[in-house]
Amino acid sequence: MMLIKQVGVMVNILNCKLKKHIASVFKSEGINLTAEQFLVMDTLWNQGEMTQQSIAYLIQKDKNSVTQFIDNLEKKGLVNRVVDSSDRRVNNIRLSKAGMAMKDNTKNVAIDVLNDIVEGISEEDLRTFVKVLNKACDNIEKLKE
Amino acid sequence: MMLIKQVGVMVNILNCKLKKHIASVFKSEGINLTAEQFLVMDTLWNQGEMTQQSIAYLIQKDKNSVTQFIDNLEKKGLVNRVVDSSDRRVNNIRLSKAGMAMKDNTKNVAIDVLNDIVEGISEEDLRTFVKVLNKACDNIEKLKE
DNA sequence: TCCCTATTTTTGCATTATCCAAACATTAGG
DNA sequence: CCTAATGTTTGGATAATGCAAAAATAGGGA
Repeated sequence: MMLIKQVGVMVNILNCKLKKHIASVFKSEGINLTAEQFLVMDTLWNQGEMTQQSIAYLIQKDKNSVTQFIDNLEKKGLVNRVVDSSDRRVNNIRLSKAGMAMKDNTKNVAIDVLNDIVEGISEEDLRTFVKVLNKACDNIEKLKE
Repeated sequence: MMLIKQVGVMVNILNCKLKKHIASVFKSEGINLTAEQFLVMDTLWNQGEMTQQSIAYLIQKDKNSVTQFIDNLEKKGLVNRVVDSSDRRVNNIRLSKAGMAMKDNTKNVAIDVLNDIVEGISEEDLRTFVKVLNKACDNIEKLKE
């Protein structure tokens, strides 16, 4: 019961601290991305060109948010919207040269940040942690139905 | 390595889903509070009257954010700012009658929501989960120094 | 071909959270 | 007293998110 309450509070707190910390490290490394923009870029680096909808699904944000993320990434010259040749409603989001160029460094910085943050946590606990994160998300999804 | 990346992504996703879900349940229960406003109210319900600074520390937000939270709660008539009698710089934040009145119902709704969300997760895993949340927060704090 | 509906994305508008820096009022120490 | 420190507010900015309506296009009948 005390434990349960911790969950709500601490997830909120960790998320804020995490975002703030990543923003600060990115800034000092000259990487101009918010946490959410990084999620999009990381998805594109891993999966290649894809539609806004697929991005929205993968990072679990709504379409309006993704539109804004892509707007901002496009302004920064990191991605381009390319109209799909077979369905002109669809935008394929493609990494620009600049977007590709920052991949390795940014990924390394992100991994380093996360490694620092999980310092001193056993692999087993980390595995449990991620398992619980996923389960909780699933539960919320099911509650919507 | 794959595991580590999950941490960053999933904490972000869970936090968003959690906030959204709580907002939706609160709305359908006629409770007019955002997740952050609830954190403040819950702190006041548990600890009684306290300064903005103590609230900021307990919910780990910065003072500007807390000023805004209190502004909004005051507009809703749930709390009052009471100037401290021994140090006039300090605002003591005091629950109003309306703020007290919603305590039991709101706490019950929040507990129910969280219980639904951790459905099917063992107490042991939950304990590990909270432990990791705390450790990760501590690590971030230490990285600042 | 034309119409209706569904799909993908954008737009406009609103709220909220968060940050920074500067201002303000008040207190406390030399 | 004067100065530095403290607790809070303000103004100005960016970002994430939500909702509803609009725009563009696709696809399936009639």
